[in-house]
Amino acid sequence: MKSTKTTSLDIAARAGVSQSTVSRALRDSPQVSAATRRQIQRIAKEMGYTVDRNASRLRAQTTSTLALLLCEDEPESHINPFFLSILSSVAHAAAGHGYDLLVTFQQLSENWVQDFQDAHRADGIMLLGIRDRESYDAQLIALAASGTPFVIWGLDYHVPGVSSYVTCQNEQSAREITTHLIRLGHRHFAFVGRTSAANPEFTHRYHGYLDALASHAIATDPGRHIAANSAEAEGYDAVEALLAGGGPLDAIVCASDLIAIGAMAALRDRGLDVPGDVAVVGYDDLPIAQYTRPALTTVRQDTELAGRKLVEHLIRLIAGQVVLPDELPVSLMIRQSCGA
Amino acid sequence: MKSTKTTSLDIAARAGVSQSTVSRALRDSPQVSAATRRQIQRIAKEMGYTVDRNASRLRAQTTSTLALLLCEDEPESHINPFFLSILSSVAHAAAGHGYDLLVTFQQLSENWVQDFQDAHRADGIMLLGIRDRESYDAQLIALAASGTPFVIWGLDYHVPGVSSYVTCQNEQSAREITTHLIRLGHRHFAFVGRTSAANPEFTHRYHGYLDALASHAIATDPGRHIAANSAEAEGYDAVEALLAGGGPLDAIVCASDLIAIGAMAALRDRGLDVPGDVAVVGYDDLPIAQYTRPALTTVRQDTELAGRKLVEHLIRLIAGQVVLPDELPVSLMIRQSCGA
DNA sequence: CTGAAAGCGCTTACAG
DNA sequence: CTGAAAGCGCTTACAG
Repeated sequence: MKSTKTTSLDIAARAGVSQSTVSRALRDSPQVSAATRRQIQRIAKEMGYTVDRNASRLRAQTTSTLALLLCEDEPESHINPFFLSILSSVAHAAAGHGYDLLVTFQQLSENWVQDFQDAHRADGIMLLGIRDRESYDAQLIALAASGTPFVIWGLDYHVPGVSSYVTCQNEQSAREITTHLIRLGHRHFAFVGRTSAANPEFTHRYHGYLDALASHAIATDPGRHIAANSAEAEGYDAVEALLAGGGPLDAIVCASDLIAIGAMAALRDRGLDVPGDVAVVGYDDLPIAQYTRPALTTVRQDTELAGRKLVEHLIRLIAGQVVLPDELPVSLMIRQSCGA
Repeated sequence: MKSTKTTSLDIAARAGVSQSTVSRALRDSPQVSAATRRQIQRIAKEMGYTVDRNASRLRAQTTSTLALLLCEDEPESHINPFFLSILSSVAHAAAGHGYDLLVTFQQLSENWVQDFQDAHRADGIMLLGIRDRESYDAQLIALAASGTPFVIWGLDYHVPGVSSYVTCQNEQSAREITTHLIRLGHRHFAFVGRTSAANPEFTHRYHGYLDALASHAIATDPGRHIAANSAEAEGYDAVEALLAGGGPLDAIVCASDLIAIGAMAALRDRGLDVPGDVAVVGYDDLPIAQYTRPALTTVRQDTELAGRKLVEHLIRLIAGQVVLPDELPVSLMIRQSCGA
C-alpha cells in the first residue's frame, strides 16, 4: 500500500538541483530564483511531497507545536462546554499560524511541566481551567523558571517575557449585570460561586456583584454567598441551601451558566417561578442559554476572540516579542430569566 | 534562563557508559543489565533528562502521535458538547498508551488526508463528527488507499486492516425509547433529525423509531419527520413546522439532546406543556439533560468507553493487529420529559 | 551485556 | 543564486 517515502532528495533529482536548493525553495527562501522555486514547488506537489516534520524540527530545534492543557479537578469530571468553544477557536488559530496543537487533559496532581519542556513536545503552552491558583503555584513558577513560554486563561499571573494571560472583564461585567437586576427592582440578592484567592474569575465576579450592591446601599448577608464550582449539580444544591436558610430572596447571581441552570432547576422543583419569584442570571453565554425556559440572562464571553488572543500571545512570547496581558470586553445578554 | 540541553551523551559521560547503552537503558531494553539500567535511569532523572522526541521519531520513523479530527460543517459553528466528552476520554486514553494527541477542527472542504499522512504528523487518525458520508467519501477512500490507519466514530465504514469504526446501538435504542413512549400511551408521533444515507447515526435512530411504531401498528405520516441537524435552533424550528402542520401530536422523538432542548423550548413558547401535551425524548444524555425542566428522557451514550475504544482500535490498527468494529451498548435514561 | 558506527531527513552556515 | 557538507539527537543493526 504505502509507497516508499518521497524525500527532498527525490525532488532534487527530479528537478536537477541540489537537495539544499529544494529545501530552500520549499521554505520560500528569497535566496532561490523565482523560476527555480516555482519549478521545485510544482514537482513537490506532483510527487505529493511534504517536508518531514520530525527531521525539520530536529534540525531546526523547534516543534511548530503548541500545547493546550485543560486542567480538570478530577479524572473524568465534566468539563464546561465553554472550554469547547475556546478549544475550537484555539485549534483554528493555531492551524492558521502553521502550528500543530497538542491537547492534554491534566489533573493538577501530575507534573506536566518538566515533561513538556524537556521532551520538546511544544514550543509553548496554553493553560485552561486553572481555577485554583494555590495548587498550581509551584508548577507555574517552575514553568516560568524553565523559560517555557506559556499563556493562562482567566488567571492574572504573568512573568514578563515568559508568560502572559488573557481574561475577560469579570468585575465590571458582574457589576453591570447586578446593577441591571437592581434597576429591575430586585433587592434581596444571593451570589453562587466559589470565591477565594485561588479562584480569580469567580472572585472578580463576586467583587463586581458586591460593588453594585454597595453602590445602591443594598445590604448583603454572608449567608447569601454560597460556594459552588461550575456545575449544574452545585448550582442546584446551592439554591437548596439558600432556601433552607430562609429570608426574602428575589435574585440570584450565578458565577457561571452551568450553575445558573442548576439553580433554575432547583427553584422550579421548589415551586418557585423564575423570574416571577426569583430572578437568575449566569455567566458565559453557553449556546444552551438561549434555550432554557426562561431563557437565561447572562454575560457573553467572546470565545472566538479569546482563543485567537491566547494563540497570538503565545506565538509572540515564543518569538521573544513583548506581550501585554489582555482583558477582553464582554457583553450583557438580557433575556427572560432576570425579569426583563 | 534555559540551560543548554541535556542529551543522552551527557548522561553517558556521567554514567561512564556509551550513548547506545543510555538509549537502551531508557527504553527499558532487556539487553542492558538491571544494575546499569537503574543507574542510568537515576542519573537521567537527576539531570532532568527526557528523550528528544523529534530525534527519536525521526530515527524510529514513527510519531507516537494520534490525530483527532473533528469535522465541522462550517467554520466556528457550535460543536456538540457530546464531542467534548469523547475528546476528553480520547485524550486520557491516548496519554495512557504513551501517545500524544493532535487535535484539529476541519471543514470537509479541506484536504487533510495528504497532509497528515505525508507530513508524518500522526501514526493514525480518529475522525469525529463525520455526518455526511457522501461529502467525505473521496477523502476516506484516499485515506484508506494511503494505508494510514484510521477509526471513525458513528459511521459504519471500514476497510479491514486499515480502518475501523466505533458506534453505538442506534437502531435498537431508538426502538426501545419509542416503545417506551408507546407504552406510556402516546400515539401521535413525530421524529426530528436529518436522515439520509449520508447521516448514518440519525438514520439508524429513525429506523428504530419507525420499527417500534410499525410493531404497534401505529401509523406514521412523512410530514411528521422533520430534518434537523444537531442544534437547539433546528429543534426549535422543527417544532414550529410540526405545529404549523396541524393534526394531533403527543410525542416527539428527537435524534439528539440538543434538538430535544430546542424542541422543548418551542413547545413551551407555544404554551404547550411537556410532557402533559407533548412528550419529548432526546439522544446522548448530555450533562444538561438532567437539569432541563422537565428533565430530559434520553439515551445515554457511554462517552468514556467510546473514547477508550477509539484509541484502542487505532493502536491495534497501527500495530497491524486485527480489529473488529464495535457497537457499544447504551442505556435508557427515563426522566420526566416523556411523561414517566 | 556493551560499544562504535551508520543514518533517519532535514536546515543552514560556508564557500563560491 | 547554488552546492557540498556538517550535524540536530536519537535508534538499531553489527560486532564483540
